[in-house]
Amino acid sequence: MTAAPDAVPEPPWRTPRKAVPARRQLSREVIVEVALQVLRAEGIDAVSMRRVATELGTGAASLYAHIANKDELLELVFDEVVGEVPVPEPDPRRWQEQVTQLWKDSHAALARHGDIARVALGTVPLGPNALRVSEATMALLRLGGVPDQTVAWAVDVVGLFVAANAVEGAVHVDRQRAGRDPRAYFEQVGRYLSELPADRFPTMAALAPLMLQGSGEERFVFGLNLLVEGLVAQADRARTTR
Amino acid sequence: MTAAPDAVPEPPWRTPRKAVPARRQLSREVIVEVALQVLRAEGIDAVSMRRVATELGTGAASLYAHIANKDELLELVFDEVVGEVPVPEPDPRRWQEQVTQLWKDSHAALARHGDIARVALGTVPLGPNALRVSEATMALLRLGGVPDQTVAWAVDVVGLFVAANAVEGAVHVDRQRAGRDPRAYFEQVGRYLSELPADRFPTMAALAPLMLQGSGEERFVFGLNLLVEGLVAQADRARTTR
DNA sequence: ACTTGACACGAACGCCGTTCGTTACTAAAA
DNA sequence: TTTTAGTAACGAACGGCGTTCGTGTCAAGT
Repeated sequence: MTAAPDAVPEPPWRTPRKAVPARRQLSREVIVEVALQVLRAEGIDAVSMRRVATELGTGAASLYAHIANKDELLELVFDEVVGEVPVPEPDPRRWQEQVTQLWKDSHAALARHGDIARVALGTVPLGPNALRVSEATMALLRLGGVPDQTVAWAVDVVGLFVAANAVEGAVHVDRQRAGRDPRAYFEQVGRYLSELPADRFPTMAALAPLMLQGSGEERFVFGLNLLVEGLVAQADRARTTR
Repeated sequence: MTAAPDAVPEPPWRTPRKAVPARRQLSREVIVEVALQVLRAEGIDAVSMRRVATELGTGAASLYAHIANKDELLELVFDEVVGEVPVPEPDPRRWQEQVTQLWKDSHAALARHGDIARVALGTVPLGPNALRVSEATMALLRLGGVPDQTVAWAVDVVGLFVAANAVEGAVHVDRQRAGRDPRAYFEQVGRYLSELPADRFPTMAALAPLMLQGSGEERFVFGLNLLVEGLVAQADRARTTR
């Protein structure tokens, strides 16, 4: 507030210097956390860079000092979600039950977070939590005598199945979120299937009610059980030929 | 070109009436066909309303007279792709081989068209071609003695698996298209996995080379065989208890 | 000729991911 | 203490998206 000895008044045609608010500090953790909150509340379509930045009281460009791009953000969020998956203490007598439960828990964690599982389609999930879950999965399969090559592929393939089912379920949640009744959609589909010309689509017309039966979760468990049954058969065969 | 009797000259400050080119005629079929071409050449990200319209020599808004929205366009394109799937003449002695081949052919058709399979995640594919393939699938499963409820769910669940694998494969094609070498990506992943701390990730570190083994197609067939094995087991059990 | 409904289409809306250039801040070096 | 260098913060803008609105054109029916 001390005037310089040789200070001259500012010319009146100059724009006064804009008051700049204190810069807030960001971090990757904070960004991921807020993105996760938006995801939980409104689904993945709401997770834009601008939206996350707005929730943080800043601009989208500020996020780029901490994350490379949106893909990276989604990967980080995905791994955070996988962090909710509990991992069991391996028990050789219950490996089958345990690995099935681990896959169910993975599905449940993903299903709770809209279609974040889309992130897992096409990339190898390599975050710390994804690695933790994969390691536990593989250890259980190996414990059960599943051959190594089968273990290595099963983690990939069943993981893909888990993710696909989570995405599938999420689409219906999003539909509800958008004010559209999923039940109405399924009723519509059922009606359509039932009314298909029986001469061209006899099986579909006949089985239409069964196709509408059961929740997405039940279908997931059904498919998972098929996969596990196949894995068990491979383990048994490996023991027989050994 | 006949001047009106009381015609007065046009004031010179008026903009001359713009020459309007002949209106081109559009149709849903043409729009879908062009979208499919763009998809094949450049992947699904290139399929925007503007892009399709540009290829047709018009504006994006013109497409909305024939299709409700982009989702509908993609569904129509999806069904066109499924139209490439050949359907076998059912043979009771070879139902297992035939239904497996039908799923493989479905995967192949989708895999040839980038990640159009994303469309099948979350909606029930109900276009004429999808119905055709579903009917054939269900008829084969039923032929093999698979219980009806299992048939009804298997079409859904295995179809989802087929689509997920097609999406997964497509992501790597897109990566290549974007100038990034998928092989380099996998090498990087392999190196990372091999170098994981063996005390925390013993199984992953040990099996890393096996995880990189095999193509996406091989993994798909591996997983499909697990599913089919499970279905066969259910058919056998149904016969035993009948 | 006039009316009506459907199609064609430009302009614009609201949104997106990202880059570029500028400013602010802080730690290290001079 | 001042200067320098590097990094974080952030507004403006770029190029793009899906879609709607309003206007004009066209063809069929009255």
